[in-house]
Amino acid sequence: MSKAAATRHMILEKAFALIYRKGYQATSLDDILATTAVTKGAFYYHFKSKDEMGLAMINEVLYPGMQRVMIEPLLHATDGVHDIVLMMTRLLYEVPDLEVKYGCPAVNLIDELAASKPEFKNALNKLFQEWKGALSTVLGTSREQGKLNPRVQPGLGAQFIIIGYSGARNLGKLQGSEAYQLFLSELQNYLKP
Amino acid sequence: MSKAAATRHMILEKAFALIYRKGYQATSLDDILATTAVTKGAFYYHFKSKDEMGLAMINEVLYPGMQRVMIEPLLHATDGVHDIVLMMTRLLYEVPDLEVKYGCPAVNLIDELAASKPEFKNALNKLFQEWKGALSTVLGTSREQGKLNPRVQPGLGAQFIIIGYSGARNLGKLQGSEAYQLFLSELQNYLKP
DNA sequence: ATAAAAACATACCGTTTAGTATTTTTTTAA
DNA sequence: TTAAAAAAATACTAAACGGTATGTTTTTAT
Repeated sequence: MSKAAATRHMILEKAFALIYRKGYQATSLDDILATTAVTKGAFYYHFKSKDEMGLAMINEVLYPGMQRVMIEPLLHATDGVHDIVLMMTRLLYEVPDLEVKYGCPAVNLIDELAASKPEFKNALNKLFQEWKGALSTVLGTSREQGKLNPRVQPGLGAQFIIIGYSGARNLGKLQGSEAYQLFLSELQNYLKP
Repeated sequence: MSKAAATRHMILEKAFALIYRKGYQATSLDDILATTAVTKGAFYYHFKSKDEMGLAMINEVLYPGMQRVMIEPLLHATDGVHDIVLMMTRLLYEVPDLEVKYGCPAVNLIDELAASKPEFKNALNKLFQEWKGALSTVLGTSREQGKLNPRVQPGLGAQFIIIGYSGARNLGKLQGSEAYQLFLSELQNYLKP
C-alpha cells in the first residue's frame, strides 16, 4: 500500500472510531484532523467532502469489519442455532473497540442518518441484507434437521434476530450489558424447538 | 394556562416535532425559532439553554405522549398477550405524527444522546422502566392463566418485548413497515403458548 | 391609573463549522 | 537528474452555531 493510500485508510479508521463514539454529525472535521494529525489540505486531497469520507468509511472500514463478525462465522456453520448464538455472543461481547455504552456503529448510523442521507442508508442496508441472507440459510438448514423451533420460518426468523440485535444494542445504552444477557437468553428461547 | 405557559408549551411541542425528524443535535436553535415564530429573547426567557429545553421537552411532551400509548393501554388489560399485541400494533401504526422513516422519538434520543448526556439518558430510562413494569405485570397475569408461552418469564419477556420494539423501529428506517409486520408476527410466536 | 414585574424583541458576540485557494513538499517516472 | 504530478501544508472565508446584553412591550397587581 502506497503512503498516500495508508494516509487515506488511517483517516477512515480514526474517523470510524470517532464517529462510533460521538455520532456522525457531532464529529467535526477538526476532531478528525486533530486525532489523525492530518491537515485540512491532506484531508480534502483524499475526500471532496465530509460526506464522501463518511461513505468511504462505511464501505471500507465499517462494512468489512462488521461483515467479518456478523456474516463470516455463519458461512461455515455446522450446528445451526448454536452457531448463531455463538456468533451473536461474540458480536455483543468480544468485538474489540465496541463498548456497551456506544452500541453498534452500524445501528447508530442507521438511526442517525437513514432518514436524511439515502446513500448512507443504502450502504448500511447492504450489510443487513447480507446478514439476513446468511442467517436465513443457517436457519433453513437447522429447520431441515429439526433443530429449530418449528414455528420459526427461516426468513422471518432471520429478520427477527436482526431486530433483536439492533434493539439490544439500543437498550444496552440505557441498561448496560444486562440487556445483552437477556437478549441472548430469550433469543434461544425463541429459536430452540 | 397563561399565555406565557402556552408559549413555553408550544415551543416544546414544535421542538419535539423537529427533533423527532432531524435529531437533537442537528436541530438548531434557529430551526426552532423559525418554526415557532418565537424570538431568541423569548426562548431564553423560558429556558436557560438548549439542553434545558431538550430535557423539558422529554419530560413534558415526549414522556406523557409515549406513556399514553405504551403504558396506559396495559393498565386495564384483560386479555394479556392479546392486549400487549394490540398496544404494540397501535404504537407502531396508529400514533399520529410518528412515521416509519423517522422511527420512535424515544428510541432515537437514546441512540443519539444516552452516551453523552446522562440527564437525557435518565429521563428516557424512566419511561422504559415503567413500560417494563407494566409489561411484566400483564405477562405475569397471562402466565397464571396459562395463556403465556411457559418458557417466557414475565420480567425477561417484558425486556425482550422492549428490545424488539426498539429494534423494529430501527430496522423500519431501513426496510419500512415490513419490519413492523414481521416483528408483530414473531412477537406472537414468542409469546403464545 | 400606574408602578413593577413578567414576557418578549433586537442586535450583537465569540466560536465552530465545512469548505476553498494557494503554496510547499514529496514522490514518481523519463 | 530533473520535470511533472501527486501529496500535503497554510491561510483564509462565509455561514451557522449557542448564547448574551439590552431594549421594548405586555401583563399583573395595587
